[in-house]
Amino acid sequence: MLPSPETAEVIRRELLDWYRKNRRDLPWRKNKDPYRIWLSEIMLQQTRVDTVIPYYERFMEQFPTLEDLANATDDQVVKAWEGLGYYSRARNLHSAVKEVVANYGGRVPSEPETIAKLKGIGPYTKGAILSIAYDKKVPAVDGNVMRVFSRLFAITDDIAKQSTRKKMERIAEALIPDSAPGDFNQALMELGALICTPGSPQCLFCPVQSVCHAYREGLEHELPRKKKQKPPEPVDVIFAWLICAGRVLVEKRPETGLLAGMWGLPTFEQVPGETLEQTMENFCDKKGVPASNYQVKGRLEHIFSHRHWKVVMIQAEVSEPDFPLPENWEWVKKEDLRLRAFPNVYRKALKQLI
DNA sequence: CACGCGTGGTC
DNA sequence: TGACCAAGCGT
Repeated sequence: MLPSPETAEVIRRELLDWYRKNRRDLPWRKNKDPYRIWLSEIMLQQTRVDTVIPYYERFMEQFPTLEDLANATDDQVVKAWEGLGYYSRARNLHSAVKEVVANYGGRVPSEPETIAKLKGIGPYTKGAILSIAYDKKVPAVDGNVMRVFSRLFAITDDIAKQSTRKKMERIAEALIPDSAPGDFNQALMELGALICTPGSPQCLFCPVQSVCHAYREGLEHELPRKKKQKPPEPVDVIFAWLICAGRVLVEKRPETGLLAGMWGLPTFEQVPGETLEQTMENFCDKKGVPASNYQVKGRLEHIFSHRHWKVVMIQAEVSEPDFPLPENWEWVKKEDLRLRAFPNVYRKALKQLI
């Protein structure tokens, strides 16, 4: 199952040589500051390099050191993450950074067991930080590496499974060289990003083509095997645009679930069998909002990973602005809306409404 | 283990 | 153009 010592040596040599000639010049590769590496790894989770770069630059400018981030407010951190998605990453990172300052003297832990306790650091991120920042021989098996290994060794296991990642980690441990664990882990990922891509792998330019089982068998397009994900479930949703004298009502979403803790417009599902106006009116009644002049202001669709919101935006005028506000609701001046951290679905809505 | 969790790019 | 994807983690 594990590669032979000869194969392992070929992979090490060819991959490191290829990486040193072809590595991209990315902002988080300027030095080995563990904080810089850490931030990049969190931002890069399920997110493309090109998307991350501007966020990374701005974030580092705003919070240049781990201490700066630890001293920031939640609102500042989430605002800096606005539009990047998977917002629990920002909250977990902030919480973990504060813990590093409080409990580890501001030094990012270099022991696997210690760093793994930090929020938002799982098996992959642990290996990435330890190998890249501290040159520890720890596997960093992400989607790239699983794709590369699937093809190199013709592994047909479903890469969505936890057990498959563990198998890959055992292979990685057998391959990582003593001399340059960080470069080797990055070389594997870089190969997956630039050559051993999902759709049309560039096998003719691959530095490890000679030992690739999938290439030899012509299986590179069949691997890796992965279970299909379900399509997002459609949901009819209403955004309430509740206005009064240049101000609008916003709602802080629940701390768990979709867009947890983010600001948004008051949001609720349309009740089947009711008209839009009925559902809107019942919602306002339930919340105690004295609203009138209901009016459909527009529609939009937004697809999350597991939900497909079909949104109708309904405006109503609030006649008595001093009514008791529901929990987690606030009045905001329209020109101040941009100061809040809204996820993209609400930014799309606001663009239409303002 | 299976699922929830965002967004934008790609073909 | 809609499915698939991109440096995963928490529960």
